[in-house]
Amino acid sequence: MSKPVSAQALSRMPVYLHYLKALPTDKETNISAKALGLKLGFGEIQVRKDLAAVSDAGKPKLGYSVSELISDIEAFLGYDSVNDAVLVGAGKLGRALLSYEGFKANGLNIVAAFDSDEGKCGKDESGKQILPLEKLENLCRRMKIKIGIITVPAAQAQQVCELLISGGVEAVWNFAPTHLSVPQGVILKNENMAASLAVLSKRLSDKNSANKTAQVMQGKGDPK
Amino acid sequence: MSKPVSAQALSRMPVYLHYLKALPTDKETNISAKALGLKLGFGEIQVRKDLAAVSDAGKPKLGYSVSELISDIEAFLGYDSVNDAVLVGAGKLGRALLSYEGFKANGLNIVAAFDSDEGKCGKDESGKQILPLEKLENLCRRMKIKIGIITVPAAQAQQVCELLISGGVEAVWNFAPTHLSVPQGVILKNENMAASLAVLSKRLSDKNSANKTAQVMQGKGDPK
DNA sequence: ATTCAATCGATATTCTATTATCGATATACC
DNA sequence: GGTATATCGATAATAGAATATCGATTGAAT
Ligand SMILES: NC(=O)c1ccc[n+]([C@@H]2O[C@H](COP(=O)([O-])OP(=O)(O)OC[C@H]3O[C@@H](n4cnc5c(N)ncnc54)[C@H](O)[C@@H]3O)[C@@H](O)[C@H]2O)c1
Ligand SMILES: NC(=O)c1ccc[n+]([C@@H]2O[C@H](COP(=O)([O-])OP(=O)(O)OC[C@H]3O[C@@H](n4cnc5c(N)ncnc54)[C@H](O)[C@@H]3O)[C@@H](O)[C@H]2O)c1
Repeated sequence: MSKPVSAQALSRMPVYLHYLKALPTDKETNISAKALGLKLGFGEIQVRKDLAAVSDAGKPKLGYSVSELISDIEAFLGYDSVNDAVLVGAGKLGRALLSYEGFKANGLNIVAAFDSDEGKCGKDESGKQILPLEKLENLCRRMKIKIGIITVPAAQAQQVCELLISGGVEAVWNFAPTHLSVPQGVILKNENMAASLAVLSKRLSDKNSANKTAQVMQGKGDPK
Repeated sequence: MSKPVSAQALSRMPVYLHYLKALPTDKETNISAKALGLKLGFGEIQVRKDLAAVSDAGKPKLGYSVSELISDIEAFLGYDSVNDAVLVGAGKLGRALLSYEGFKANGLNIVAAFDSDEGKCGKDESGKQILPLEKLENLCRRMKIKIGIITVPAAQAQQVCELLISGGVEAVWNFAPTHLSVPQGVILKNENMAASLAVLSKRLSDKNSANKTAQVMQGKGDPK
């Protein structure tokens, strides 16, 4: 177990995990790579390879034990122990993330939010604290917070990032559409919605312009 | 121009675009691949390759003409003509997206939202309409909407997706943490926050367990 | 006009990820 | 118990992406 895993295989792990956890417990206790791939839109070989890297719950003829697979993936991702995080920027996106229950399933617990606007401070709808920015550094240190989530406007993101790091944060999840520079050793993950949109938009325009020219050349041949 | 572009190069295009557009217009009118890469955290060769695929605004010794580059990237991404979209699920995340001004810069215009909860219908803070679900299909057809954004709970996502498609939508941007199946020809892009989190969380736990063992073996050698 | 330095773009190489092949293994059926 | 079949896991082949190399081009300096 724990062979090298590509970044993309890693990204697929939560997809497997989410699907497996949603499976009815009374039904089959095993599932095959083929069946999983079919449901999730991956090839069966890819599924096998991905799973082989994190688990040995697979048995020939039987497939994988669902429950073993779940705990293996969780252990691999580190979701068995909860990660505490803080969020900075309690605006529209920030508050949506703050109150999102789904992160629990990914081992993430947002303990509090911070905002420079005093008017936004107090309790959130979901019952989480929104605190003034001044308290950030101290709280992070005290609670040994390792993850910071940035949902402030792009212009403020770099300074907020530095503040988090000076509070001891080691990993930053950035939703602002800007490049952040972080010192060596700090992990940075950008959530880049514009990138997704670009892919979507390009594929769409390619498809539509292809239609125009391809009207005639028909018959692309469907898979299988 | 318009040579083959990898999916990942495509994802970087909005990053270049955003940075270039934020550049002060009075300053230098040209920029080199090296300078761009430094600012955005990419290698200079990658920058050159990416840009070569969509533009010929590069001149030896001078670098790229910023303004030409902007319009070339915009044209390539199809951002010169605006894409209309609808959003389904005016919950916390949905409303954050609905009122987000930043999508304009990516050529996306969300014309309206839909929700099955009549209580949520009416005008949004940002002035956009939230309409009952029944009106979706008709409005999409009438306005020839090509893009649908899904921000409903996972359990409802598939049925909403089918509704969008029956309204003529050709591309779906899905924020629900579930796999959607779409007919051939319909474009599907999942915005998978759990995947990002998995990468972040894994890197963090790798780093921390590495620290424990590596206390001694020091000296990784920093880049250059 | 000639040379120099910067920088691009094309091609080649290396690295990474996906997909295919094939032998091994566990169950079910006879 | 022996055989057939589904399915896994390891290894090999292919495809795709990032990076390095190098000649070509441009403007500036002499
Ligand atoms: N809303 C979206 O759907 C969406 C989508 C993609 C990206 N984003 C990005 O996410 C970020 C937040 O977007 P939003 O729509 O929530 O904006 P918003 O204006 O609603 O929220 C920003 C919040 O940050 C706070 N803030 C500003 N400077 C701060 C500082 N220095 N320290 C702490 N808090 C500070 C503001 O008081 C405000 O509450 C932006 O960078 C935006 O580009 C938003
Ligand atoms: N909130 C977040 O930060 C976040 C982060 C990642 C993913 N997501 C995903 O985004 C989706 C929405 O999350 P949310 O926090 O906004 O939830 P939410 O409960 O606030 O909003 C969901 C909305 O969808 C509406 N809805 C339900 N069924 C519908 C249907 N059949 N047709 C139309 N509308 C319907 C509800 O009335 C509600 O307004 C969920 O799938 C969630 O997992 C949310």
